[in-house]
Amino acid sequence: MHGYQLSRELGESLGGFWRVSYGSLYPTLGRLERDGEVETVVPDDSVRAGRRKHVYRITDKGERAFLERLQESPADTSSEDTRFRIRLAFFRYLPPETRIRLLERRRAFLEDRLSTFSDSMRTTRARVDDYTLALIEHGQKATESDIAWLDDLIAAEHTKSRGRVARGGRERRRTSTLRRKERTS
Amino acid sequence: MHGYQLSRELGESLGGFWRVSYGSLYPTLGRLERDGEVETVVPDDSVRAGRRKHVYRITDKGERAFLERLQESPADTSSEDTRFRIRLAFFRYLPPETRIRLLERRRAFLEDRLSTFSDSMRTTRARVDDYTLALIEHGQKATESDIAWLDDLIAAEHTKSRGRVARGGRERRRTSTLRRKERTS
DNA sequence: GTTAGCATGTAAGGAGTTACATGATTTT
DNA sequence: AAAATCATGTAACTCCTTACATGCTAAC
Repeated sequence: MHGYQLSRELGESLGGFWRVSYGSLYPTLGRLERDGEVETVVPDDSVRAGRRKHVYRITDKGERAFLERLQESPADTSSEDTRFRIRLAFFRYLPPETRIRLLERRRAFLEDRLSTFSDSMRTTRARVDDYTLALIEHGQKATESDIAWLDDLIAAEHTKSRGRVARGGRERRRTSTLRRKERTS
Repeated sequence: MHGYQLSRELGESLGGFWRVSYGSLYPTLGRLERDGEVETVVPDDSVRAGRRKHVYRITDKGERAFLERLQESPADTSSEDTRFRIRLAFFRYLPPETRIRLLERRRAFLEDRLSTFSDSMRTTRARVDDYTLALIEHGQKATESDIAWLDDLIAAEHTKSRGRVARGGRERRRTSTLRRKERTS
């Protein structure tokens, strides 16, 4: 695929959640090629003069790097929501166990956010105005809805695995167990 | 207030939605003082040597700039969600008409996002995998919930205004009217 | 008197955007 | 042949974060 095409298809498959800018895309493609993570499929020999489409293909090294990057969890908490969406859009390339691990990591993150809300309500209850209160309450509801959605995804993933594993002994965990409070501090 | 205190209280009143880093806060406070938007209340004459608390107060100029900035709508679409939350946390400083204008602008933005989802579903329906589908569907639901919440806030704002205005003629708009499809392209 | 938390700052640098500039191809 | 759109690239710049460095103040 070439850069322009990549930009459009990426935008589509993320349902408008994210769009890469060309000033970011092309330098990145250049870097990836320098690092041997992508390679040029059709070199410029087809047409000599001027600019031409650069069609890239991912290499084995690039594929390994891609799978690692999909699992990275950077400290940056502010971009976590978008990051998770991007991750999910590429979930089909991950093995089921890894998917479940990432879904549960996300779930723990949201539980943590929930308890942050509770803390806010407890410690600042009186001196918070109506707007901030509405903000926090709606944030709580939205986060709870996100968690319920994640639970669905996790359950679906378990169903798929179970179908494949038939009846392996270590499949005891139920959804209700996941709902427990054991947050990863 | 001084920087450190500002950082803590800001974090609280936003319910953990946003936190300013010191490497961003102190240079900004310095700039604001240079520009005459804040002024030092207690100059360093109370204690001579070393570092001391810098207590700032907002100036009239700063207050005007603040109110303008609260209404700014930059092109940057990715940070809009966080920006709106920050805006809302300071809503009490805005006049009711301005609040309603901002709430409706936000509503139009979310309606636009909704129709982006619909477009995604229509144009890419077949070649989208389960995860992307789940992503888009959940995004739709979450956005609809956000819009319903905004409608509540808008209605509450109208109720407040109505109470103050008593019975001025031009108060015909109902919530159902707001729900119509007329998006600001 | 020393640890923990309060308080302020700066230097380096990452990540990405905007605006600009160029040229190729397709459509009207 | 003009206009639109496809396609690539770069330079400047903005915004922010991390890591570091310093010193004050209260608590144990």
